[in-house]
Amino acid sequence: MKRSDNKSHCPINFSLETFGDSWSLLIIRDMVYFGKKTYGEFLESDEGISSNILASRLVHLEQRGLIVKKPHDTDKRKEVYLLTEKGLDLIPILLELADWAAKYDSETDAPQSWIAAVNSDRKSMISLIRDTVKDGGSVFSGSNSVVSKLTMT
Amino acid sequence: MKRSDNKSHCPINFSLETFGDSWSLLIIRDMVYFGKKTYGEFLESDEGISSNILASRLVHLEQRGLIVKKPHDTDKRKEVYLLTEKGLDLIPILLELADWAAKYDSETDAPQSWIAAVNSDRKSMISLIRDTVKDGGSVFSGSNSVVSKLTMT
DNA sequence: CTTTTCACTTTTATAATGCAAGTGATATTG
DNA sequence: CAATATCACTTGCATTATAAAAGTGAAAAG
Repeated sequence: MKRSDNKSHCPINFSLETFGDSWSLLIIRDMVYFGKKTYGEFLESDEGISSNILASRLVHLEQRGLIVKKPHDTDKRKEVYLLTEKGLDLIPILLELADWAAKYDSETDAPQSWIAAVNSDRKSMISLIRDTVKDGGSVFSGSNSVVSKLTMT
Repeated sequence: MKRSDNKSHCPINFSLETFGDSWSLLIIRDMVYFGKKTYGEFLESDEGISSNILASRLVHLEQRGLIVKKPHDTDKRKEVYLLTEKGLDLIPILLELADWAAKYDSETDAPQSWIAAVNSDRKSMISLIRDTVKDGGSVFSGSNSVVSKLTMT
């Protein structure tokens, strides 16, 4: 991954160059859906990202302004990664990707009730997710999750 | 790119494995936005895809059922690639990617009037694009384009 | 004080990509 | 109708990215 490819200013290409590699969106997914915030948490994902790749992607996402890195409040070994406004604006893209996959992957992990909830009131769902994530929560994990607010599984 | 990774059945991951590599979505973009249909047309894109990579991506997209390959009506050297229903269902994703990039790339090629049109009436715009592409047209190119239907530049 | 945990880095093997140059079939041109 | 150009690929090779494993230094835990 080169730092400044800039093959074109086509908006699709711009998005792909910014966060469209195999791993970047999975990191964003972990933040939005599962509330992950630290290097160690990202490493544990089912897809099995290597530590060197994870490190390079976090640098890349930070350079592009999608995430910010902050020292952990109490544990000085840890770093906390958080989404910026620019990163939070990827939520609609994640929802579309999930919607498409839920439709075409017969073995999808996506809960149908969740997909239905998003499709029934997309705009307000986006802002609910946004606010929740901004507040340190996530879609599925933790006490402060979107699904717990909606009382669904 | 391995044929069957299947690292997980997370819907985001499924989408990324199906069409989320650097080039696949650019091919789909060329079909939806510019009405490209042949190998030679895909090769001409600004981003400069290599011929071997293009060939492998077309095979991949066809195997996953996003596109179909047909012999050209009159020229027997040519093959025509068309989007399936499954491929057409990527249109909402393209729109979101473009919307995000239009917001954050100061030098974007995306016409603001187009972005505004999509955002003002998303649902009907999606079906208009869908119908147009199904009919052999595209968003920007050709006489049968979405923008000519909307009479905007 | 010793051992873990944490966020990375380094090393090395393997796989993907990019580039240039084919190839065989069909179409076009003189 | 023979020569040339076009088309959709394929092949070979150099370069780059990725994956896996082990290592590093600082801070926390026991």
